[in-house]
Amino acid sequence: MQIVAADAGVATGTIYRHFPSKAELFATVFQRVAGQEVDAVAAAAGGPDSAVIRLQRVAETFIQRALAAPRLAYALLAEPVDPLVEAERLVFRRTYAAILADLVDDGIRQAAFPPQSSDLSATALVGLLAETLVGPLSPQATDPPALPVNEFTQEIVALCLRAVSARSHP
Amino acid sequence: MQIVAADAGVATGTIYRHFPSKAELFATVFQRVAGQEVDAVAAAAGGPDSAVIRLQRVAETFIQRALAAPRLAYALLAEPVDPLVEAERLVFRRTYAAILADLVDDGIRQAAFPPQSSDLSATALVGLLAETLVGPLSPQATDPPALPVNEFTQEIVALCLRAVSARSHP
DNA sequence: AGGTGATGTGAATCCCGGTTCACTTCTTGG
DNA sequence: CCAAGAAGTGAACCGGGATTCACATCACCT
Repeated sequence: MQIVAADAGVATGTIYRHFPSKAELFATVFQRVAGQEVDAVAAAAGGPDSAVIRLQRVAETFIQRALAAPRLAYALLAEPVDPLVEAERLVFRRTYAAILADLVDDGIRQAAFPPQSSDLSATALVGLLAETLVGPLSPQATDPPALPVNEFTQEIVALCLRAVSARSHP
Repeated sequence: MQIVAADAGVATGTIYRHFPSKAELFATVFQRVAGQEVDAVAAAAGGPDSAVIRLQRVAETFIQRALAAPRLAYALLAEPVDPLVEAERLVFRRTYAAILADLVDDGIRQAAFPPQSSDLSATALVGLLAETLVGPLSPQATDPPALPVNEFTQEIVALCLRAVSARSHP
C-alpha cells in the first residue's frame, strides 16, 4: 500500500478514503483491467461470420493480446493473488467461458460443430488457452519460445477448433 | 503450524527439526501427494494399446481420481498456495504434460493424430482437464453438477481426443 | 468571512502467525 | 551405566505491512 500510495502521489491513508482494504482495491483494479480484455474478446466473438471463423478470431485475439502484454496477461491468468482477487479471476474466466459457450452453441446450430455440452466445451477452451499461454508469459520465462509466434498462435487455434469440431474417422 | 503440530501430536518447534520452514514443509507434502497422482496417470498412459485408447484412459483416470477426492484435487490444481508450493504445482503440471507429450508423439507416429507440436498439445490437454474440473471440485461448489458423472467424463474425454485428432472436413 | 463536511496526511499502532531457543527428555555407542 | 548428541518442547519473540486516527487542508455554501 505504501508503494501504491507513493506511485499515486498521495499518502497511505488517502487510499483508505476510497477503498476499504488492500484486497478490495486490488480486486477493483483487476475487475477494470479484466473488463477491457473481456470487451476485446467479446468483440472478436461477434459479427456475421461462421462460428468457426469467429472462434478462430477469438482465440487469435486472446493469444495476441496476451503476448503483447505478457506481464498483464500473467497477472490476469496465473499470478498468485489474494483470495478476493482470485474470486474476481474466477468471474473473469467464467465470463470468457460464457462468450465461448454462446459461440459453440451457434456452431452446433449451424452444424459446424457436433452436439456437445457447450458450457463444458467453453470451459475447456478457456483452460486450453490459459494453460498454453502461462508458459510463455511466465515472468521468469527461462527458455526462448520453442515456436515462432505465428506458428504458436496457429497451433493453438487449431487445437481450439479441433476440440469442438467433429473428429474424422481415424 | 500450530495446527499441523497439534494434529501430528508434537510441539510446534518439533516441526522445525524436520523442515526448515512452513513453505518447505508444505512443498514437500505437495510433492509426495502429487507424485502419487502422477504415478497413477503414468500407469494409465502405458500399455500396448493405441494412442487413442491410452489417451482416453489417461483422461478417465485423471477425472475419476479428481472426482473421487475432490478436496485433494482442488488443493493440487487450484487452491491458492504460497509461491514455493506454486512452483511445485508447476512441476506437477509439467510432469503431466510430459507424459501426455509422449503419448501424443506416439499417436503422431502411429498416424492416429495429425502432425502437431506435441508439447503444446500436451500442455493444452492439461489445461483443458484442469479447467473443466476446477468448477465441480471447488469446495464451495454451489450448483449441483449439470451433467451426471458419466456423461461429464465422456464429454471431457471426447474433447481431449478431438483436440489432438484430425478434424473432419466441415 | 466563517462554518461544515469531505478529503488528505503519515507516523504510530496493532495484529498475526512463523520462527526461535533455553531447557528437558530420549537414544545410542563405548 | 554413562556421556554426548539427537530429538522434543512450547512460551515468547519478532518483523512486516495493513490499517488507524488525530490533526491539517480544502471546497463549497450561506
